Amino acid sequence: MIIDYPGEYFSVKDTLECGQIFRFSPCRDGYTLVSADKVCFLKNEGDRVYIDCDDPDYFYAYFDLDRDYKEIYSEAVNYGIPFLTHAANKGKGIRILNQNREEMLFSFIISQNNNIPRIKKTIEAICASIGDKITFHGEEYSAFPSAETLASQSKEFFRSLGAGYRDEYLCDTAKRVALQGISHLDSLKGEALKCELMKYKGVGGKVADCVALFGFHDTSRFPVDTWLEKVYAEDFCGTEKSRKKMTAYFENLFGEKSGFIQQYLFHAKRNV
DNA sequence: GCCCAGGAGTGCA
DNA sequence: TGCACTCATGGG
Repeated sequence: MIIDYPGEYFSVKDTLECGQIFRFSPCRDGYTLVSADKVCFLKNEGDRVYIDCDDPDYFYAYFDLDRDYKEIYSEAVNYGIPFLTHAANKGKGIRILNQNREEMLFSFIISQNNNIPRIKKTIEAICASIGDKITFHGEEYSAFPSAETLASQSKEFFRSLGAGYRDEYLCDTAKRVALQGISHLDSLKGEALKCELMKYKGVGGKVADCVALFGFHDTSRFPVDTWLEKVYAEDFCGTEKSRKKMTAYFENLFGEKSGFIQQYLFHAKRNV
């Protein structure tokens, strides 16, 4: 099944390479992508996007195809902030993905004080090692492991695959999720959701914001990492020093559009 | 060899 | 509350 969608506000490359997803790789003239236990191939061609998959309903929601991103782009530009306007123009094809919640939780625990190539490598190694095998168009892929499967691994297992000192965070969180699930978070939003997420070991403010934004689609979150610290100081003339206060500043400024605008800014700053 | 990366936990004032 | 320190590791 192929989803055919307008490409003006959907850049496959920018959407995948802006740090919200780690399980994708270039393939022919596009990318293959794995989310939880599902695979798709997608590409821009002309002014269209084509998504080839076995579960179109899942990926329709996953790529947020019901949302009007032209409106988000326009609102970003209307702030009249020079760097934001520049960033929105560069990244107007970025979409916020609706990703699997558990996968986001474990992935962003690995992301702390780490770089994207190594995050991808570690996650891929874990999936290849203990994820269920899935087949798509004759090729084999590995699903993201269940919390139960993750919980049955030792600290040494995660460390040997490159997780470093985050090994115990993964073990601890996996055991909790395997025991309790995360459905008790489904109805939460905003500060309440963030607060609950921060109860997992290895999840601080920034990781909680990423999980809330990319896993729960809570677009009122504005994750501040090292790149957004630079944006804050260099492009918004900010004077606060703590990430907590920077986050509060941005979320107060951008409200429910925080998550989208954060991705524009992250993408622009990271690509010099 | 040094600095950095989608930071967080801990201890101490 | 607010610092300083520490954590593992590959890339540039």
